[in-house]
Amino acid sequence: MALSADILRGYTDSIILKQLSHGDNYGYELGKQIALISQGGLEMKEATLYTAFRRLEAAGHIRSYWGDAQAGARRRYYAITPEGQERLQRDMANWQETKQMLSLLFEEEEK
Amino acid sequence: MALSADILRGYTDSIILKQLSHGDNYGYELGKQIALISQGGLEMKEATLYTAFRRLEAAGHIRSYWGDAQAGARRRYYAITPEGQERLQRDMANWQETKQMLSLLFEEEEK
DNA sequence: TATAGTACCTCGGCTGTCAAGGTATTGTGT
DNA sequence: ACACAATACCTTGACAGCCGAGGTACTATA
Repeated sequence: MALSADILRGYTDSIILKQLSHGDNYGYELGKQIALISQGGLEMKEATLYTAFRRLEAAGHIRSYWGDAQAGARRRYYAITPEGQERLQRDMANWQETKQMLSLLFEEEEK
Repeated sequence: MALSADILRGYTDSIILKQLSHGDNYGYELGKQIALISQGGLEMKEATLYTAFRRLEAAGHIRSYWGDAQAGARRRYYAITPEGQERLQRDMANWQETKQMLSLLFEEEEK
């Protein structure tokens, strides 16, 4: 049913960092990977993705390099930095709290 | 530790609807109630709150009326409408999906 | 030779959050 | 009597993130 990524605003960066923690990747592939893992639930738009890459790189949480493609379109690969790893750890802890808080405020409570 | 409400963007309206589903309430009190229930984790700012009220009322998800206060400052009460109830049901279902999706994308997986 | 796919990117509009400011009333301490 | 905090409402303007729309360039396929 393809949820809007706007609902997850603030976690776009975290999701990217998480995927990069499995290994370097390039934008186009990363987008498809996210759609795949979420079973189509999250389609991160290209504009959103590239905005996030700029943001993350400016913050020093990722770095990028051009792949040496002799065939096919050139690819820019992204890698998570140590700072990015720390950020990811914080984000994951944060998410647990957020989840609990939303449960308190927002889910059905027992009778 | 007071998480930023920006993380929850898109669920502000839902949280308000949920609280109103317990009974009519007015803005100031609702804000304090949310802080209380979330154990201080979510402090919805007044500007955010009132913006949301306008939005929800324009959408027909809540309606408002002035309380007849003979003492104290005047209060504008808000009530959830049938449309708001439906919206709330959808939002809660949506949240379950979102939560699962973020688990897939974002939490630690088994080795 | 045209179309679809890969792969990159930017711009501008839209929406939600919130700091900062405002008004008016009531209760409390000195 | 007077200041101050608390209650209770509200608006404005800046800012940030999402994404539709558009663009470039190359490769594979029908």
